[in-house]
Amino acid sequence: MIRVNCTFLDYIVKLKLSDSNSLITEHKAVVGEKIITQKTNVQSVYLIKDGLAKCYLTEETGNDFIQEFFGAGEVFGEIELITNEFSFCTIEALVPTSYFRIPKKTFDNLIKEDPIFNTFLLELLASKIRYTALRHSYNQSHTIEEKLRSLLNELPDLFKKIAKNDIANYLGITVRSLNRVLPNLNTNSIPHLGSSSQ
Amino acid sequence: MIRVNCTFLDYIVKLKLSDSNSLITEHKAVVGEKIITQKTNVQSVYLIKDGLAKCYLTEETGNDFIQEFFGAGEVFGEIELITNEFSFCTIEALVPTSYFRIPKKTFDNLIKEDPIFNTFLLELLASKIRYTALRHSYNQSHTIEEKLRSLLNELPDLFKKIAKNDIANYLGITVRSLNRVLPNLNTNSIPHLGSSSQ
DNA sequence: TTCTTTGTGGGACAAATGTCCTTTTAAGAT
DNA sequence: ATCTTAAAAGGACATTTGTCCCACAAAGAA
Repeated sequence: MIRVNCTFLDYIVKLKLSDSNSLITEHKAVVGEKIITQKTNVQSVYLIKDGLAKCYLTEETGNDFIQEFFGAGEVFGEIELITNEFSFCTIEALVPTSYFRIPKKTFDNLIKEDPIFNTFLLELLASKIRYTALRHSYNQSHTIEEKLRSLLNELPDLFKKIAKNDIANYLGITVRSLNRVLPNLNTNSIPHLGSSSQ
Repeated sequence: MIRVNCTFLDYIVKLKLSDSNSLITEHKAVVGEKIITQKTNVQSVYLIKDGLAKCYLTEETGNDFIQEFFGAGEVFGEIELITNEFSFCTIEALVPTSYFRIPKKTFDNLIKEDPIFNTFLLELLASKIRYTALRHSYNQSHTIEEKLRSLLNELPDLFKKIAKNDIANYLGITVRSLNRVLPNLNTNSIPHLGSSSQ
């Protein structure tokens, strides 16, 4: 649920070191800051260096649907640059987050001139598709309780890292529904939420 | 909901014409035939020339979740070749369908040697991500009735082209739930399902 | 024809989930 | 310290959706 891509991050760090013109720049986002805003123009590709951000779509109904959580090495903005359309999601820092910015021209150039970068990009896109398909399929045919167990299995300190509202928006449910199933999970793996500590 | 990609299809047809070694081959699938089967190895990229297929994942619960319907020009198998993993979905013909097959080696070669093909591939992957994100977000925050209206708006003869069970599996609901909302839609745009014709 | 079989539609009930609202707690701001 | 705001927890009820089952009609087999 928190996507990372360390090998790609390493590669970009290396690129930046040999980038005498400083085309790849580093920035910081404070908590709540939006690095990309839905329905706006995107000029660059971004890459999380360190921190955590949520990638979400806001529907006209006002509901937010969290597509994914991004950790170190995750890339965004590339879809918009490739399809040449406005951003379809918002990227917002959940903790103080540092990230790299690669201008469109540099990005286009890397695709053309750097086969390793191109391969990374293809792998990254393909992996996003695969991961998303598996996740949504799983979400469709499992109960909230099963989905939560699976999240906790992947990220035991889920509730320490991510606010309940965000977890609910990631699962496409309400916080009320989330709270309702939590007691059923107490029997195992959530010591800090166990009934004894309440 | 039925994805097509005509410019890419044209490009592949052109490629095939200049392909003296016949590396790109054409095939036919009968109704119900599986062109790719979930959890098996994939050796080639495929491309629908003509027809209609469903792309779905089967969960351990036995439920099928239809990811997308593929029409002319839609590509599949590319994710598996790029990520080098088993197929995560099944592609099954819903009508007699003809398709092209591009062997892995040819595919890899095109990526390296043909920048136009590479650009097509990037656009196609980016577009799949964008489309899927928008669809799942929409699905999470709208009622069955709204989702159905939106499908009918996009494809007025939905019920003529696609079995109810498949529509339900595409929306992640049961046929019972689908039937339940159908009467509410009669007031507009579904002449062939109107109460007068029953 | 008569008998299956299959697909379709829907009734009745159960289960899951959302809505609304209240209370409590925690965190931040001044 | 006090006030304000945001997050968390959960009760009560409404709504949505699923499950189970039955009735009916169409299609095919003998």
